[in-house]
Amino acid sequence: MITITFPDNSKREYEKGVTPKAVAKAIAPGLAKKSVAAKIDGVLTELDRPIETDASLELVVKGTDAAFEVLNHSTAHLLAHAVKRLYPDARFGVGPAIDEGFYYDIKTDEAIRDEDLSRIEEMMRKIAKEDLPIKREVVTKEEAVSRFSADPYKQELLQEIEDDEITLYSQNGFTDLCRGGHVERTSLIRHFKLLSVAGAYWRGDSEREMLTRIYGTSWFTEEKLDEYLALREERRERDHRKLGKELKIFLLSDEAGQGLPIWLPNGFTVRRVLEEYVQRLERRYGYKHLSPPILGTRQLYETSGHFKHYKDDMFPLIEDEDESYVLRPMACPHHAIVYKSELRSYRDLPLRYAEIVTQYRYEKSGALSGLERVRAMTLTDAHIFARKDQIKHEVLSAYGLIRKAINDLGLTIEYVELALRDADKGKFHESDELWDEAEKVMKELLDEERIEYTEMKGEAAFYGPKIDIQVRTALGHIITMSTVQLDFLLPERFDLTYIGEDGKRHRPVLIHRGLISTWERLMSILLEQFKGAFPTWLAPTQAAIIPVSVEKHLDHANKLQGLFLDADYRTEVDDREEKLGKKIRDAQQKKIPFQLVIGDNEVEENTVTYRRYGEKEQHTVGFDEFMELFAKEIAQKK
RNA sequence: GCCGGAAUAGCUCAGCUGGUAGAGCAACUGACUUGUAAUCAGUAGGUCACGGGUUCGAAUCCUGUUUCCGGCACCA
Repeated sequence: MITITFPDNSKREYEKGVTPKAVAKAIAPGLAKKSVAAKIDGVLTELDRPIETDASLELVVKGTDAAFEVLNHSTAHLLAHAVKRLYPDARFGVGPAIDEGFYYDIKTDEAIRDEDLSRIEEMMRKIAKEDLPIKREVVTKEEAVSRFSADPYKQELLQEIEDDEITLYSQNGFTDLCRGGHVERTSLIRHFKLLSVAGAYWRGDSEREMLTRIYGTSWFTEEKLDEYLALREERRERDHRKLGKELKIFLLSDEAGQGLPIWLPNGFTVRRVLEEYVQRLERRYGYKHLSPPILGTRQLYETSGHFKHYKDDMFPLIEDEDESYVLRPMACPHHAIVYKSELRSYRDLPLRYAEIVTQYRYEKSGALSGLERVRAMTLTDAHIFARKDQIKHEVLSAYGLIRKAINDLGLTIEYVELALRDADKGKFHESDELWDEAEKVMKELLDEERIEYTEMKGEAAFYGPKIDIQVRTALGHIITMSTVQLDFLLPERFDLTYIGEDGKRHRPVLIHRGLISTWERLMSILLEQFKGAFPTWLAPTQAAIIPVSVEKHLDHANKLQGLFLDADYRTEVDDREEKLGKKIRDAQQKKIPFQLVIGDNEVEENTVTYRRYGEKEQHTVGFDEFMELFAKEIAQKK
């Protein structure tokens, strides 16, 4: 007999060699039905794997992430099996389960294209119907090498496995090198869909060959699959490129240049509102704004070290007779120059310089994507020059500003990363003592403020540790929205100093503070977040004023617009000779937060009848009352 | 940059296996004078991304280039 321990710590005795499936059945038939795999001593495996010794057992049941992973992993094998039948020459790379499904990397002589997916999917369904058992076996490394002699990628993977025991999974005619666990039979794979083909470098290395990656997704029920496909559709609807075009937020034109977006009036209005908001916030936090030009000498970037390290990511030099110029890829060198332009005393610090700057980076063509990745990016960048004893206060203050801005934008901090250096100190700028001290201070302040963070060992910039603030977008992507980075190197390169209390020269620390990623990327995130329906404080047009009859009510509508203008609100009068229904519809499609209808009643009684975006109800209120409501709504940034 | 796909009117898209381009919306003109998600009629609009080729004939087939899309790599 052996003793099996369950997740709730209860123990039971079973015959030696009992399978998880049998255990599940013994507990409840329903449980067996729901189980797709098992974790024995924490290791994922199959339901029919005999348990030979005392062990802990957790049944992996449908509805859990682990079950989804098992199913998708098995579906990846099914995909590979189908491809092998259709393309006998296929060689296989890796085929894991991922967050929303699975993929398999495959090399075939004949290219696999989108239109081949349906045929591959059909073959998968056929194999699934054949109801093949999925069998685990353990072989020696030697045996495995000979079994996969035709598969160079598997060979390479095998070479790297230290263990001499290799597990293989087979389903009549197809065997894969795999750790497992899997579902019991191919017929349990039912509700799946192949989604796309893409290229992917073998082992993620751009120096190596490119395989064809097929993406797919697999679910336990047809409803779940449909739900997931609907979610993908919904994401397409939220795509900032689509919304940005519809709402005339920005323009990307190959005539104007690849990756060089033009902010259209609607988008620029939103951006200006945000810029003014951010600058006011920065002023409150003690920042001074400045504005250098977009060109700087090559020498400036030689001094900063950017030229040497990032030349390939910069636009080509602009050559003059005696000097070459760099299209500004970074803000910090200019800020260092400003720091150096005066003699600084310890009393002057911290000095906080901020600017709204358009930076130019020569991003690889394949990396460009809508507003998410561009070659001309505008950001609100700041650099704080501080004494070492001020690091804690300044990092905390920067974090406070970031938190406030992210909240006001209607976004949420998903998590915070603290990037530290690791044992491999060689790749980091030296000066151990300062590093250790800085890392300690950053940990302390995060702990004191009860800010949860994950330590990322070895992820620090070579010039100092940093805090990255991660935000989850409406489409589920995690992006680094803000960052606070300590820099011990740049002050040295520019030989920045201040006169201390002791009358001697000291080295300040530079803190880089990024706030909103870039305005371009932020716009893409906000478009997706709000699905194009900006809250009133941001909306390009905050209210559409719609006269019932152009002839009779236009004058009054124009008068109201004048009053809104005086109060600094953004409205537009729809003076087209169109039916009221049409004008309402158009205003709704433009996602304008308020529609104000002006007819005989409104003119006579100085009222407005308003309707909100996305709602059907209408409310008639006095004009002054509406102005109050409007002002309140804008102040609340809802 | 790499792999695969796509590019047709201002926008969204039709156009089968080669026979010389079409719809809806938008625009313009006119009529209607409007009370909460599309009033009606008419007009105009295209070197079918760009260059080369095959063919009696190319939006359609081949080829090069550009841009975009799905990914990979990259992202100070």
